Amino acid sequence: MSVTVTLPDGSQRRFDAPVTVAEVAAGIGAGLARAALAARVDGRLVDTSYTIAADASLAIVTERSEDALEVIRHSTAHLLAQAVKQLFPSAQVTIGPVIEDGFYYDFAFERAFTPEDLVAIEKRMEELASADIAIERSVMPRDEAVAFFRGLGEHYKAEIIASIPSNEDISLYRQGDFVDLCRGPHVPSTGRLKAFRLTKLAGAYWRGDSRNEMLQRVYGTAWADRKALEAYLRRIEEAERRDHRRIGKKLRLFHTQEEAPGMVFWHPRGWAIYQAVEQYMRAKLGRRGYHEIRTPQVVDFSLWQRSGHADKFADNMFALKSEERDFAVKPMNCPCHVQVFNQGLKSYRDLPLRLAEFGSCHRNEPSGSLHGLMRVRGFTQDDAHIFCTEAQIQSEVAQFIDLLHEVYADFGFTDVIYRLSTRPGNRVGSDEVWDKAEQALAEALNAKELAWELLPGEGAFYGPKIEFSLRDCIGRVWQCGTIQVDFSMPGRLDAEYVAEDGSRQTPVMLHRAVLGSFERFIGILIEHHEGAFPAWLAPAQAVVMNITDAQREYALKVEESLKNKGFRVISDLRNEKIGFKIREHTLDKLPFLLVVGDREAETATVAVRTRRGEDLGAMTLDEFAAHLGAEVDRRGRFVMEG
RNA sequence: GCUCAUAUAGCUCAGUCGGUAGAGCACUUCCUUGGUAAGGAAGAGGUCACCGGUUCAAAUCCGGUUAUGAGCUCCA
Repeated sequence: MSVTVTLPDGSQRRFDAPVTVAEVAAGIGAGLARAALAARVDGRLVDTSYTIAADASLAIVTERSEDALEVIRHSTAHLLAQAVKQLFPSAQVTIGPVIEDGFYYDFAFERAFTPEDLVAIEKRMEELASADIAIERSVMPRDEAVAFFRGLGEHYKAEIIASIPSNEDISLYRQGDFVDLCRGPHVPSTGRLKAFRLTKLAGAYWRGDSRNEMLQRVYGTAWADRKALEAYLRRIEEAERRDHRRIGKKLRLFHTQEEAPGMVFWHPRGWAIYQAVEQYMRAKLGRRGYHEIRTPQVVDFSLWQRSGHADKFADNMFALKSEERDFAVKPMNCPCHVQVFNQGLKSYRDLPLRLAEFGSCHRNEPSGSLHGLMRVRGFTQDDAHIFCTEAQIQSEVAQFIDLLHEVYADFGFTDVIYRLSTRPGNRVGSDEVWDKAEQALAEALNAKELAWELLPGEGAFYGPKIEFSLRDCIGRVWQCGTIQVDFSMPGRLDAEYVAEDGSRQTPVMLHRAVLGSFERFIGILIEHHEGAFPAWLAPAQAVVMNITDAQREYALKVEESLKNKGFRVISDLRNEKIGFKIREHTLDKLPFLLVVGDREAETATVAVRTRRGEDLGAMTLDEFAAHLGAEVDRRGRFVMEG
């Protein structure tokens, strides 16, 4: 029986009998045979030992292929497992998948691994890689495989295999003394693994369930070559340099302390940024037909019971007892917004009604999940609820997406990721209503010709939602905005309006946020800009520095004059050398440094320097104000004009 | 909440074998009035996170608590 293999360039090769990928590669060239890590046969990723038995398309995977990293990382995970089994024979293997930038492997072991263990494991991995051990695939019936791993004392592995349908064969990979269950494919031998590093240790629950025992997880990264590994390690360092907690401390933006875990103490400079963001959002919302409101922080527990939140989230709410009455600090704004809607009988003419609140919320998040500004217990949402009819959903969603784009672009984010989550198994509302809502969301996205991802079953029990994530300048993705359709809460909390025909109807409620929470969004901004905020957001936009006491009065005049024009300006009149002051304010990342000496005082100018060290020369106050005004542009004018 | 680690001056961090605490920067005072990334001198500053234990003696060893960090779980 002959086999025809079609290569990516369209050329074909005929073989008289079934051939392995490795044999085909060797037939093409010795170099390719050496470089082959794996292959795609008819689109399926396979080992180089795979036998092609029928006509097929073939693409050899080498280090340069897109598929290479997947295979390399997977094989490196196995190398890790082999090293651990050699060093700690009583450790049991479980799973070792590939993740973004690397892999991990979970082991069941009687104690936690230590950093010293990690070093030893990595060293053993290097040795195993240098030994260039062949990696061989074999197949076994499922039940035989279960018995085989039980016999090895690998009970977790046996459990995993036992959950695979019994009629399926199991593929095993052997490298020297180590055998693991695996779908594959793998590199042909351990010598092909040249650039890896173990990165961290952590606990992780067996099967991801917090009721199960905790396993020891070892994380690692692996790349095609040393250069790529080093580039990755530099990227990690870059992210660490941008850490908002570090920068927040260095630039004196905010702090947290033990007495208020997960809550933020905003300092003047951080609060100035916060205010700039809030005032910008306030102006935006005002122009988009929203009405800003403010609702109470502490609300009787019964409201949370009626809204349904108490059932699910009681443990995560801050409860207060006062004069025998039970209250909760509000964990979300929506039930309160319904109370505002419910005051006075509403007409269909009032819809859509858009109620916005920079709503301060408190949730008692699990202690282990707190993280700087990114995950806090006290936070403020740029929240709003749109009360509308079913027919209005699509246009409201479309308008919201426009708003969100404008806002993200103004903050410097142009790469937005869209995800539509649809009905989960457990839900309220008829299928007919869900059909309409999901369709409305999808059509709103399609009308804007946006590429979006569908997450079936990921919607909330009360309605479908779109989630908006943005990508920062080093490629990290942050979920920020959301718009959610809610068929449940308006009815539960007795919201209604009078329709055209005089009947009472329940409105649909859209929950939406652009930034998500101010705290988190500012955390993202800090990391995105590495603390060097654009002028419209910078805590202080310019600093006036005198050279000697002789220009003290003039410097103060400059400060006052620019402040009167609406800019955030400070002055530094300390008895320090100008070089020292420039250094300090440059490190503080102030956008503009204004030096005033005798020359400037005499000519009524300022000498302008940027935080990047550019010398813009002497300018009159009006010239500088125009320059700064251009930097601040319309985004900042929202802030200044309200 | 779970696993592991960490907690020393305002900040960043040293502190060996258990013997009574140190640097740089910042701060205060004085000198210096200097033109684009650190002028000089002196001084002050610590219940070594908190509670308990072991010991003649604890920053150091042990237990607990709290917070923080890395993951896991969760996230209306």
